[in-house]
Amino acid sequence: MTDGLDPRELGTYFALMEAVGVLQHHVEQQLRAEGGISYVQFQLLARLADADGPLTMTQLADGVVYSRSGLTYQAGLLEKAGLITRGSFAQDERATLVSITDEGRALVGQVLPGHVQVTRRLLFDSLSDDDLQHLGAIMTRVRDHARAQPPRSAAPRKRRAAADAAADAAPDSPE
Amino acid sequence: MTDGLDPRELGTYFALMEAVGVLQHHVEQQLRAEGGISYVQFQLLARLADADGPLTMTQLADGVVYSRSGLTYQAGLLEKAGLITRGSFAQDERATLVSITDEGRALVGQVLPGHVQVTRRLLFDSLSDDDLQHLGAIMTRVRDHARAQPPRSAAPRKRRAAADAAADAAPDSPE
DNA sequence: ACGAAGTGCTTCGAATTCGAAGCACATAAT
DNA sequence: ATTATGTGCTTCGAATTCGAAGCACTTCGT
Repeated sequence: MTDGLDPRELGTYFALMEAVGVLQHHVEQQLRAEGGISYVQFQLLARLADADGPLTMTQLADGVVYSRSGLTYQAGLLEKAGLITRGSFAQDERATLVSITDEGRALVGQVLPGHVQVTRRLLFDSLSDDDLQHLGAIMTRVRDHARAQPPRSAAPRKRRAAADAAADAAPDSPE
Repeated sequence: MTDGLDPRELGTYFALMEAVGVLQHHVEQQLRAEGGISYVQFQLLARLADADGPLTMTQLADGVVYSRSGLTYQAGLLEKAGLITRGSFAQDERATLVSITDEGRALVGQVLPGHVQVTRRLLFDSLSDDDLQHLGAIMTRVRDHARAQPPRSAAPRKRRAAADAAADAAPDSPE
């Protein structure tokens, strides 16, 4: 079953993925309950609040969503909620400049203490000072390395998905 | 802006979340391309392949999806694709026992080498032996601690607070 | 034995995600 | 200048997620 990953690697991998999953889920709950926003929306607002001025859609999306359309969707929601504004960029008419509104800043401020509390309770409370140092160094390295990797398009011969083939063979579709 | 998290904590937190996000995205691409399955589906199949016998839906869901309905949906897809089977459990007629089929095992075997390759390229190649040790220890601790925290959706159903039950008994009570 | 409460799973609707295709503007090549 | 190619964003459809509500069976309390 492990086929190339020794048990230590396998355990580390699964623990990492699941720990982040649980953390994300808890964070999501807190943000929804206290601010009515998702984690993605929080990230976008936080980025804008941290930035010095407006950002383009692409800059804003970077590292938060993995499709452009996803950002368009979220920006639409945030704009409708009055948390951001979208304007054009004189230097490049294609681009859209996104700014955070005072309401947006206020919401971030309202939600942040609870957010910090959750991350503290679920993540930092389990970490010694040394752990924190190490984890920060490791994950920064991993992130930077992973982001530099090619977007994985060199997929070998694309086999037909098993689920699709089976769906054809089984005409008793529920919808 | 940081309001309770020092910059080191903040940087670690963001690096962690984003690194896992990127890793997950790459893994998803590989699994979709080489096996036609999602990461969630792979996790479910891997769990079943690792287990000694069939698992109940709840056991299978644990740590993979955060809602029971999510598992029902995925189990439906996997069953239709012939990768798992669902049967009843004589000891408890409510429960559903899920088993992996030979096809399911074959698919896991087909997909695993590429999966290992991606995790190696994106994660383990950036880690020294010491890093791996540390990361494993840290994330195992964080995961176990986080999983023990209250709001877990795949966990036992939320118990009604005594106050709620009392409100039911006296429906004309003011709020 | 009987009803209340709990547990396991499914159904349903709403929200969110992505990728592909499309549109508008920008830049490069000739 | 004109055309080709590239870039930024949006629209669209399909897939997947969750939570609430519901159904069926089980267990508990009396």
